[in-house]
Amino acid sequence: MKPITLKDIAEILGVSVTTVSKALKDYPDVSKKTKRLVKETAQTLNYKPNAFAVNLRTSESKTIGIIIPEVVHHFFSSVLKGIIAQAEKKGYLVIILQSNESFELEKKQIDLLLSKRVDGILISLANSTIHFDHINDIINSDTPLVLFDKIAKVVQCSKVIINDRKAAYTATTHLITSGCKKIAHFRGPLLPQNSIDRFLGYKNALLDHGMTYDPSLVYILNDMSFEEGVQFAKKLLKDHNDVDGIFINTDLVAIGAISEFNNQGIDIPNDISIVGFSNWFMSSVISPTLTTIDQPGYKMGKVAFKLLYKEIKQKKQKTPVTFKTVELPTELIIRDSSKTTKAS
Amino acid sequence: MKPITLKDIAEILGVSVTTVSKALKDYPDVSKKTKRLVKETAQTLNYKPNAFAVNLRTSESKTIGIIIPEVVHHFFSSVLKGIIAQAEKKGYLVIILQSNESFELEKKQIDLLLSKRVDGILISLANSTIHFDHINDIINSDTPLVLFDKIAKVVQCSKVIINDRKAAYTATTHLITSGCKKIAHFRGPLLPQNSIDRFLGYKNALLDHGMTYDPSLVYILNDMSFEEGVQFAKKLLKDHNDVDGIFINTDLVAIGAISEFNNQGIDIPNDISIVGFSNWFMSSVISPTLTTIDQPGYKMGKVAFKLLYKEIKQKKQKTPVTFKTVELPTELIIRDSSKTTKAS
DNA sequence: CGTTTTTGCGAAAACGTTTTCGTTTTGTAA
DNA sequence: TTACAAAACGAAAACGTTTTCGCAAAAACG
Repeated sequence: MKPITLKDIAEILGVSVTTVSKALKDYPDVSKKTKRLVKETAQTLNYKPNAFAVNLRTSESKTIGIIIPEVVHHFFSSVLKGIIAQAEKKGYLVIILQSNESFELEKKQIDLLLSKRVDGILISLANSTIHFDHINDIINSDTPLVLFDKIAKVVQCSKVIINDRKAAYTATTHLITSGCKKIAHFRGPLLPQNSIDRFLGYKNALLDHGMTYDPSLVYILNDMSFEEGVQFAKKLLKDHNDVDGIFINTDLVAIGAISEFNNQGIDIPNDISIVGFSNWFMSSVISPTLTTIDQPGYKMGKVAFKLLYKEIKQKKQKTPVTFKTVELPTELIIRDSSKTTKAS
Repeated sequence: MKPITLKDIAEILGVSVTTVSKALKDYPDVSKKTKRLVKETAQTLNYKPNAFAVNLRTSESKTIGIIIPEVVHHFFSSVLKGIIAQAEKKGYLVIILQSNESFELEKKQIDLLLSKRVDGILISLANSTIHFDHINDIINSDTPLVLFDKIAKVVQCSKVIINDRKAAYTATTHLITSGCKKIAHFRGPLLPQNSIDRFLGYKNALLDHGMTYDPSLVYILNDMSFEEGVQFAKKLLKDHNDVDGIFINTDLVAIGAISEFNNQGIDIPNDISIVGFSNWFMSSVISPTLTTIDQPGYKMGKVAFKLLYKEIKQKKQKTPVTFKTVELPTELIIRDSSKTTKAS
């Protein structure tokens, strides 16, 4: 009942373990006849190399780790899917961990992955991550690392991102050109770069189009939930009931806001236009359907793995590792929550 | 730059590797003084045991594998989250693979996991899985296995499920008691047990309440997508324009149907009541909100891991493994897509 | 002080593979 | 035949840990 080992095959065939190993890996110094013999018996005995031994000997596990803030999340699960798909093609398995947006957990997860000696690590940082010692631990341990989506510019490694500022600029400009005169912004927490960049895109779009930037129209949310969308929609109506457009940091919040506006009998997009961010599937099926920025999660996952794979290979060949930052294009998806043409 | 090993510590302290190893694991035959010394130097040198060597020696990897049909899916990602959370508590890492509902892929994934020698495997079967040789391979390889949600009754292992038949019965009964007279059913493919059980629950509810079961009211879908929801809603209206209730196999399809009914100006729930299945988050935010059956994904993940963990432990202690099937309770969530009281 | 028990430590095997390097065998040419 | 090159194979070390078992020194006992 014990699993077959090289030794078993060797004893059966009356050759050495060395020869069996070499035969299976097509070394040139094994005769065709023995190769055939070895391969045949390996086949019939259903020999599977002991991964533990191979790992130890080659000091690689053909496994990578990924840390994301949240698994139950359309964007992140799409990225995850992209990573898995690409990793599988190259014979890599993927260990998944989630940080729950917690800095402390993120640290622990990284420790875990490093102690498991994964061949590489992919991370989308938690919102609460402001120090990067634990990230640098990865780099110092000589483990290839790629950051995606929520990155830290200051960390020296490959990254794959979207241009949040540009996308937000496009979204806000869309509101402006479709006739909105007073545009609010629901933004994320102060820390992560994404929130900052999206906010800046919003602000620049206003200024570039000769509109005044009014800080009181910018609302800072915390957990970016559906409930917060509802709550801040209410608040906005109380503070500024003449707002006719909102650019919202993420679709989930936008959907909360839409829900509240619907309840209050406010006409979207005629009273208020709304643009979200991310293009969750949900956004295409609510009513009205949500204009948003498509964020290519699946592709981001694929690209992130490709970068990581390149680094893993470079490390193995002891060629110098080159860092690269890939910026993926986003797209404005115009739906029913915003007006398509200039209204007067 | 090489990672610290036991040998390094041993040489520094002038003791043997054996003693170092024992000291770190608190063996009783090491003096308190040496233990302290060893632990201190291990600490300062930031010693991390080489996982590959430990794996080989102990022949366990503290890693489990999970195969689900689809990662970007509210229910499955919830299960995944539950598994990860529970696994982490016990010091296990999780390798994630997805079958894309393909039998062939499922086979390959299992092969992969077995050759990586994971300590246990969790699977929710693909819809297209009808033979179970590959599943039995797992059992024969003596790897603990737990099936969840989409299971095969014929496979001898632990399982965690919901009572699909009962839940469907409850859902359909709700439609009946709220006054629906002609109730259709959008069901899933013929194969998976879930589809069958939900269909049977629907049928039994009808019969038990003195209604006639009309096979032409049962529609068999394939990929259970939003688009199919739209498409079959159209079809239903053509075939039976006097239907006043539908029990739909899954929320996503229900949302597609709702979208189509909304477009056609059909009043939900007054013209047609709809009950879905799964309680995706989305269902609580569309309009009208969807009455559905809550399927406890997160909890299912937790329970599934707990069962697996028990088996892993039993295997290690060479006590006989006991199989168990846990049935998780579901709940009818009444929202706006169905009438709450009997209408006349 | 001699004997037994306890305490502390280490040598060595084992896990299964990969790879280097040396050795044997075969084949070829003189 | 000898000499030499090429082809085929194997011994052994290495990866780093865990654990069994034996042995010495120290402590306890009479």
